[in-house]
Amino acid sequence: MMNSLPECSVDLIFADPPYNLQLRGDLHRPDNSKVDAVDDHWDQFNSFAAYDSFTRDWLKAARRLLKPDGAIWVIGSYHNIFRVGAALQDAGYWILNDVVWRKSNPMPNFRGKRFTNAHETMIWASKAEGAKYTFNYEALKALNEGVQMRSDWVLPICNGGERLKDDNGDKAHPTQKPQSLLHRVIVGSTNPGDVVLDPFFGTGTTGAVAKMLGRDFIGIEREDAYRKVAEKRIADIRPYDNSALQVSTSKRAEPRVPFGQLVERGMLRPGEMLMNARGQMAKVRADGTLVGDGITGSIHQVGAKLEGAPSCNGWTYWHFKREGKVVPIDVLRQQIRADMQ
Amino acid sequence: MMNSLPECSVDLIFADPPYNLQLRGDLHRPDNSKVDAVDDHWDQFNSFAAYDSFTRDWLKAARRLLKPDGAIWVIGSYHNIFRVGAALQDAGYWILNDVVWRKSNPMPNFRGKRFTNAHETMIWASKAEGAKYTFNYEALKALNEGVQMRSDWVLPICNGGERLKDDNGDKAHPTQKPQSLLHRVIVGSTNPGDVVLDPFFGTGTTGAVAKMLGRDFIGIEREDAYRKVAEKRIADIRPYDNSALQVSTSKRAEPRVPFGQLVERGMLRPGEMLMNARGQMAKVRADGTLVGDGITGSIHQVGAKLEGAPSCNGWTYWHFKREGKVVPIDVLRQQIRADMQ
DNA sequence: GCGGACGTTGAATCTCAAC
DNA sequence: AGTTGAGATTCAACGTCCG
Repeated sequence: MMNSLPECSVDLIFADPPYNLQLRGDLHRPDNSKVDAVDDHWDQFNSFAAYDSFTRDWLKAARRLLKPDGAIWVIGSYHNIFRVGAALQDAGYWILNDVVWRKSNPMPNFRGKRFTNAHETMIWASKAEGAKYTFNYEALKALNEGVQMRSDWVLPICNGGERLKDDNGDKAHPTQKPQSLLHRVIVGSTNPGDVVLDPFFGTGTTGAVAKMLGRDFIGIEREDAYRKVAEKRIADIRPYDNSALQVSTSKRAEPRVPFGQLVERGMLRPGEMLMNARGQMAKVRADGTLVGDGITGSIHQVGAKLEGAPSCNGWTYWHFKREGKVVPIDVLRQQIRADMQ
Repeated sequence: MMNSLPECSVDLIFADPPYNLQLRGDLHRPDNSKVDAVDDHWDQFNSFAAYDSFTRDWLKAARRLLKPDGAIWVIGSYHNIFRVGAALQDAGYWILNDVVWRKSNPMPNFRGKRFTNAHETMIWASKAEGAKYTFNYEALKALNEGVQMRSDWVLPICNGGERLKDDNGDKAHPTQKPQSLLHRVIVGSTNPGDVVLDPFFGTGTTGAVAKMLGRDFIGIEREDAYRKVAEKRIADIRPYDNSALQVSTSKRAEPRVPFGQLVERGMLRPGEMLMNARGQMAKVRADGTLVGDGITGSIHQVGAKLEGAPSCNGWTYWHFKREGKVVPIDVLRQQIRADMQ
């Protein structure tokens, strides 16, 4: 299926492949109830070599489908994630982060023989070293109460009303992922209108969240039963309003304003003096360069020289006087940007 | 060196191999200061293939040294851990858990281009599928406020007084690990008298903690400078009293607070004496239990026994001495809570 | 002696458009 | 494909200094 799609056509791939759990026999809880394990035929592989071969095949197909600036997320556990990670690197992907999903309510280890398996690992990778990729830094920072999002995410597992059930009331899929996880992945690494591919679609969590968030999606799923559940589920989803999909953006995304425009527009007069926090002065020239202390150049260059620093943001470094108050020149840039809208 | 040691002779291997970081160029903080990167020659490999070859060699040598019931821990980051994990599985080791060290104070991502790299991954594996291994379940549970220890551990990075400095006041090793991490590994997967091998000894954190905890150790380190620091460091270590090394082996009531973390973090030494308001004393043990007046148990249990009361808040009941002052242990809990936010 | 201000630092694969 | 230059970008823990 993947090989029948056009190359360089998707912005994001989210993949939740079989984990190759290699479970032996049944597991019972201390109260003697039996644990409903993942023993489906699609999780059976004869050897690590067979699993590796499967992994390398789909990763190769996935990479062909990715746009040059696209990215992939893969989720797994210790059973498979090391093989997946090595295969990703070998296929030419460039790992950007590994992210730990720390489950707030994991299943305990009933026998007391190991640690509670309380997390799963996701790998986030771009198509190649040096490739561009989408990262909505400010939006994720906003999701995290104003501090930079970390590589460990604390989220509950999927249960309650979100957990899809079949006609018998049993869970429709053994490893349904929480929507909160996909929400963070999709908000963080796509923009509205982007195309998201999930090659192990299952009951369609990726598609459901993509649709809610105004992203297009492609889902591939081999099992009829899962596909039917996914189709019904996604048909019931109503996308959020367009206005709700706008997220915080970084300053980098804002239009560039040359300092010279401030002079051209008469916001600063040639000959006017700017000052830094230490009270050092520089004179504005008609072409938008500064002169101060025998140094000539852009607002950034003169600031960097004065500080002996490798670089300097002149917009926040330099100040001017208006009605007795000292104001950073960045407020003038804000005015121009407001005018431009 | 490893191949010169007798086979099947060590109980535990802790390995902190080079991560193969592949850094390009310098990185500056927003305040223009330069990040002191890990650019040491020992972390340079020409390719993934070279790193894999190195990894498979030492993992093979390590497996020969392990007793049949021994275990290995390896720590790494996304740069190398997937290759290490796959090589472990290919070499015949059997992964028991992957454990995430969630750093309470990681270095941020200064350019806002990725997630804060806030964790490292450890892999815990036995020598082969079905092999026995040591797991002090109750001791770890006691260290974790009476609930089963999870696969994610929140611990601070190594800094402050614990961080070893050279004669210039610079850090003696760029990647020194915190003792709290080794404390948990060694208490959890060895018994007193066991032999611990660290084939990438560095400045000897593994040896220091092993010695404190009454385990024997072997350290291998190529760099003279690190070895010298390690030798001096370990010579200054005083092992805890034998009685403090006894850990819980039977079920007991659950304490409501993680007193054991005070020991792991070195805020209280195993063997240190606590006192109540009447001047009665109790000794702290390595797993966070107390022993005093013939009574053993949690801080709450021992307090309750001494008072003949049905219950007791050990946090306010017990006190310790610092610089001549008697302070309730609750102040240490406050510090940890502040760290964990 | 205490508290607040300020400076330093930690395993980091850390920019990007225009020329 | 390489170079240039604008200009965007950090969190928690410690240690020191000063009032």
